[in-house]
Amino acid sequence: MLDERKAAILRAVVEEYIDTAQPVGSAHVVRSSGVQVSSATVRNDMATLEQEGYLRQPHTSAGRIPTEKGYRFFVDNLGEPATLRRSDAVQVRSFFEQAHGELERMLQDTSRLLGDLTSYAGVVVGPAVTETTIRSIQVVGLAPTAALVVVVLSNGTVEKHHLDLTDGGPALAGGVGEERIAASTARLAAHLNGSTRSAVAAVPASGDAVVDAVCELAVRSLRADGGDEPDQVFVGGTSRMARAFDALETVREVLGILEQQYVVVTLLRDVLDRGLQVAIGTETGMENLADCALIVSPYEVDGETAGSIGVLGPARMDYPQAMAAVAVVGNRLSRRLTEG
Amino acid sequence: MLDERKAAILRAVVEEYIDTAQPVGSAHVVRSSGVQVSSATVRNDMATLEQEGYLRQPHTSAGRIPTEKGYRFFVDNLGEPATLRRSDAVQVRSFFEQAHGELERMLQDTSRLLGDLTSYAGVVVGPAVTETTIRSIQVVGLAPTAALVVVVLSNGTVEKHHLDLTDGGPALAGGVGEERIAASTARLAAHLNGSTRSAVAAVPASGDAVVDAVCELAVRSLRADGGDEPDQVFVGGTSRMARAFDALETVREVLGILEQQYVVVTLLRDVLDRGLQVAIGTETGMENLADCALIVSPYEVDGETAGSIGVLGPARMDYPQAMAAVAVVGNRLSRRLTEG
DNA sequence: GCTGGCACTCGGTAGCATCGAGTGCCAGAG
DNA sequence: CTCTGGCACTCGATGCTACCGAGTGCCAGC
Repeated sequence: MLDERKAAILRAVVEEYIDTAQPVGSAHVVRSSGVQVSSATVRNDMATLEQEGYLRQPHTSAGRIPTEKGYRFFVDNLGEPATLRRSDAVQVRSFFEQAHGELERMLQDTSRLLGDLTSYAGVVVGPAVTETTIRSIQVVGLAPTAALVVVVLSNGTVEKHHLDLTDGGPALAGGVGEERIAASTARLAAHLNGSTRSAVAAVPASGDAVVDAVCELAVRSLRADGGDEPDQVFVGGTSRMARAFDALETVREVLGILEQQYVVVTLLRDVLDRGLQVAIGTETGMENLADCALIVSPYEVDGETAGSIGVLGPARMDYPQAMAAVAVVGNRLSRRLTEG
Repeated sequence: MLDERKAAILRAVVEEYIDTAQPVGSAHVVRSSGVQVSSATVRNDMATLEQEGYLRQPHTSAGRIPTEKGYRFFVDNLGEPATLRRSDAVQVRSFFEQAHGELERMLQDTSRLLGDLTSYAGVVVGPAVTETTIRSIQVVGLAPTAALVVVVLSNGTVEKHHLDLTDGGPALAGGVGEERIAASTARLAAHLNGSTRSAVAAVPASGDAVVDAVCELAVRSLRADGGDEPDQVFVGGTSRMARAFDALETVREVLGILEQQYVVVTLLRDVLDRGLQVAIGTETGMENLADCALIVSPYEVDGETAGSIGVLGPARMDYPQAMAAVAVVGNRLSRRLTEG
């Protein structure tokens, strides 16, 4: 463990480096940390901190920069939990008061909100589809040989699947009339309402071959399209994120990662699974994110964990600020989604 | 108009500059253009081309770079229409054969496809909502005081709107039962099916105060949320785009623009309205895109223009290649959406 | 254990010479 | 009139040197 002065020095280095992106020298620390010792003493302590892995020197005779371990210590022990700037708090509140429309759009906007608040990239992973239950299911005829299955899930999402009735075998060769569609809807609703989305059971035979064939198609489409459908990912604020890095190559890599929805979902899930709220550098588990840090938080609907939000920025990010933003937005989002 | 040799020289400069991003000198032109004259002659012609505004010199004693006018001439008169590389054609075909699932996901994937094909940013603007007609409308009860209106539109989109039944005045104070929901659905369907999305008329009174109140709420939500809802925008391939620029600042600006859905919609629409297929630099109408070029194409559903796709890249983009990609994807997408 | 002092390091900047890709122009040939 | 070879000139890029200064490590003394 670090003694008090070393901790104060480490904090000063981290805070100043976050602010300026320049290596921090002992004189700066003396000026900004409040410790009442000479720069020589600070130098000695900084050498120790370097040996112990909290700091490093880009080159001999330059100032010090925090290492991953240094940031970690800062986050765990030194960062005083910040509250949002007043103006940001207002922005968050009014955002969730005005939020309306479809879930997807709201989540997309939330990712942008996170980006705005933090100046990094905001990420929102949509409610996991596997845990939800079916609240309503309906078949809508579009044409004699085409229909749509519309499923309303307990998390408020609406899924739709196109059915090509010509795939339904001989029973459907002649097209399907209104009343058979209605009968199929009733049958599907009776058997599937309330069951979980991931475990859609087959609907038993009814005696009407046409209805059975439609139900069969519907169930099949739900299974094929739904079970393994990746969770939706929304990313906002990439241009602000680009402002936080000064190497074009890094920006490219981060953009590349944010484009791969599956990777993003896995990334957030992994970090949360390891019980982390903040993942710094290699803690993210991704090589390309060595210079980055990720702040994550789950959000809830009706008291159950539904999805996650996060912020991806440079390792030298303003942790207290960003953590506050993620926490507040997560809470507000949970509340908003729960009350409907 | 340019004589033949000057045109050949201009083409050589444009092609080489697109390839190398380096100013092109007269010697290079002689080597690559096929014109059988000395470099001195080429120099004279290049000086003329510069006076006429097709080329410019970054500094005295450097090679020449195409101007906006130069690119424009190249696109209009010199670029031989390319066909897709064989492997790309295969990729497009198999993409549209495998495309499935919801419209939104497909459009998102299409934007990514465009990005992959061209190495620039792919943009897809969803089918305009105002022109579509309502194919089916349904009210789904979620709770005694909450319901969902689900609307299926002729373009295959599904809209959903939350209704807070406590907003419905005294008639709904006691909650709404199953059968009243069903009656509302029937009433809405009878009056609204077939009408255009943008012109949703009020449903006349039925005598049942509860049903009328629900219908009223539903109609109101359709009007409020739908009429001015901006078209959806999908962007893919931003990381590849970042690779095409070498100035971090440019990347940031382009990212910033691509994040603003409304701006992107307007941008594509404006360019198409001016009858352009390619907008270079200031032709885009946006200052920040001075170093960029945009290729656009509308796509159709059932023979009617439904939305647009495009590619945004550097002004020194591979026009023939990118134009071919946009054209092919536009056609395929139209076909795919039309056949359903 | 802390401090002032001091020698040392090394990245960054400025100045300067050099190189070379490229230009403009001109006089002469076709 | 057009093209060409030749030539002087420009100017960014590259490399070298010198120097500055922020910063370090270490040591002797309080």
